[in-house]
Amino acid sequence: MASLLEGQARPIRLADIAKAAGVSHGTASNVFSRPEIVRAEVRERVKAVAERMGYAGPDPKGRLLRAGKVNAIGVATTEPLSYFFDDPFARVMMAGISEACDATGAGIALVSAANQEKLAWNIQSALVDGFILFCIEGGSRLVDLTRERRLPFVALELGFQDETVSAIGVDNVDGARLAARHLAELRHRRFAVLSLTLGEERTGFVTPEMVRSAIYTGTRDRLAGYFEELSRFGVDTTKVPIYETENEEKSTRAGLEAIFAGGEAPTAILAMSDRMALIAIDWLKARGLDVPGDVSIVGFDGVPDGALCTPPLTTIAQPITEIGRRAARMILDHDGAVRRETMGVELIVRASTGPARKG
Amino acid sequence: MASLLEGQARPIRLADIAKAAGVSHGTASNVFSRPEIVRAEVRERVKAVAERMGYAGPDPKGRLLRAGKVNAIGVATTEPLSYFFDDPFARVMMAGISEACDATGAGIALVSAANQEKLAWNIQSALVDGFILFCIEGGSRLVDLTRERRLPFVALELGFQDETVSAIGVDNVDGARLAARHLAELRHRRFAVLSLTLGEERTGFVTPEMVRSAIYTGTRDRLAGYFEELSRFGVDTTKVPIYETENEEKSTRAGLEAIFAGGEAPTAILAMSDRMALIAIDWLKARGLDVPGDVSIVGFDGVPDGALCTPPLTTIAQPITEIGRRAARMILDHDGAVRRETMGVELIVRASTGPARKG
DNA sequence: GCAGAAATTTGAATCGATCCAACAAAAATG
DNA sequence: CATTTTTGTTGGATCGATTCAAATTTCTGC
Repeated sequence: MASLLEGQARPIRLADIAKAAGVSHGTASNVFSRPEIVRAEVRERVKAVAERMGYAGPDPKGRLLRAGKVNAIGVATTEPLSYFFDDPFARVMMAGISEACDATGAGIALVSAANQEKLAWNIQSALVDGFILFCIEGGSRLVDLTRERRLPFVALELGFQDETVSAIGVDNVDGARLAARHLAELRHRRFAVLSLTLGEERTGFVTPEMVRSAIYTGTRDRLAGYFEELSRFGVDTTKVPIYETENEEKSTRAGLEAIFAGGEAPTAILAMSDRMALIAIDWLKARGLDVPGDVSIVGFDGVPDGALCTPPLTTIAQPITEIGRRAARMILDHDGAVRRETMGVELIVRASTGPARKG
Repeated sequence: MASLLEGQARPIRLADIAKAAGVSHGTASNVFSRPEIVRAEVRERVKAVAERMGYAGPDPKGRLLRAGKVNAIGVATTEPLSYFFDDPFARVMMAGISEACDATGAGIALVSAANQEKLAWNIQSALVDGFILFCIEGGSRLVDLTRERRLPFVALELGFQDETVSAIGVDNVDGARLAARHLAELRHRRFAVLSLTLGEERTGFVTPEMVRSAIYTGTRDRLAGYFEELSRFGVDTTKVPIYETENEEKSTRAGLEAIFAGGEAPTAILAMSDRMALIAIDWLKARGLDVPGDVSIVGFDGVPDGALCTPPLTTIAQPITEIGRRAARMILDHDGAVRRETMGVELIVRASTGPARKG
């Protein structure tokens, strides 16, 4: 069966079937896409011919051009593809996106690339109806590249102010305040901040000057929230060290070294991501310091891993899954409008924070 | 700028640019895809026109039809999309696939669907150059559906014998033997098996009769491996209960209830997946039984979670990442041949197994 | 048996690009 | 200056389908 003409160079097209069955393209097409409108007899004949010739069914490549819609949404990042499966934050976000896509039967195309050139090409040539952008580092380049495609897109974790771009983010100022207040109420007075990047690709201590000129307003807002609240509790925020990392192992550990090398060690750490917080817990434990006995830590994000580590992490939880769902829906039912949503966050108190030691 | 004609209904096509710039569509095309062969002056003029009219660049939909290649590989499963981000096994596999795709700049399209109809449609209309199939339950339907597309595809974890289908699997018999030998050498004599599905969607105890008629030879091979080795150690395998689960929480717990409801409780459990093994550890601990003091457990798969739980899981590790890499490469450098690869597995001894208690 | 309505079928147009043989213009050669 | 070579440009053909107005066939009711 189905093998009479197999092995030939050119794959069989719908037109071949039409000719072989003695019907027009139009009818042949209808047999596959709207079988109910073609007479049963003809339908069966065409189907039989298709079967006999080994026709694979209408090629989506052709159909796509006509239909215009791919029925898939692209998720892009500047990280390697494995980021989507490794990073806890990304995974929860993808779960939310998946949910929305499953509900409508849409597919997901993962877009990324090692280098800038390839990224540009991959974004230009991605077969999708719209993009969801994971704006980590290099987020603005990603946004620029995507804008060129003139397809709907949503930026996640948007770190810069550009009101012309649809985005879903969280209330960074409020989240930071909650974290700072929690620690201040536990009577902590000596703080350190593990910060996300402010703009350029650099790591190290940050001066107030640099904070003012920060490109990523997300980072700046969290800093502002922390300090505003600490001030309310009478903490001299000019003495709080801020160390900017790349949100990964190496620079975070370097930051901790630097922070604890100074004279007065902090009793509380404000980390702008759970990732850094988790690394910090590990680093402190390895150094013989007790968490939260010696040092309390509050993270930011609310990834599942935070609940499983020892001690479980106190953190500012973002509604990650919900953000993913909304982002996907924004693309799926896109109406041309630019939308900017800010989601609320929540303090989740676990065991990585405790009262400041007397002294 | 770039907004002169914005807001119009029809998006700008390459032909519009060509006309506006006073060149042929062939030249206009070259400006974008092979800029080096067009005279600088013309090139700049066309680019300027494109910019002015807000042209988004050559539409991949059109390009695709001509080029024929999508440069993306589809990964399909019958589970919901979130499976790719939730399941530890799938995640490690995806990391391997990602690696291979990153290396060649290919994209990944995730294909799945809640119901059968939609699955069929999604596979038929996926814009990919080939498929990698996660053959969990319902794997054969997935294979049949995919075969219709007449695109290259590889089945992973292939559970049934079909020599016409490319597949990558592991040496199930050998893995099962290793697991059984390890426990037998620890002087265990009373066993129970938590089995993956044999074919139909059912759960419950399995009779030797059912094993013989199993559709999934993967499951059957593991069973064969377990029993062959246990027999060598003088264990009466007819007395070893086999409980078939759906590899998830509910049926696994039901299986454990059933197994431990019997007269003589086993001192060792052979689980055909780490997932079941992990659930078993949890169930046993909740029941006040010590692992490995009262009951030893060996899993199968070698997912990272197994190393992190308490106690860390002894297991048969598959080279999951490598399988993913190879599968992706099989599609990426497809040459028309059917390939079937069997990878070796490895016993990883951790703390979930210990010597059998005297008595 | 026939007009008019309903159901099918047809085939040209379209979707948005790339490819390539043929042609034109410019540059190099004799 | 005529001829070859090089370099650029053109426009028709093609990729593989769907759509839709018009043409044709089949069905109804009388």
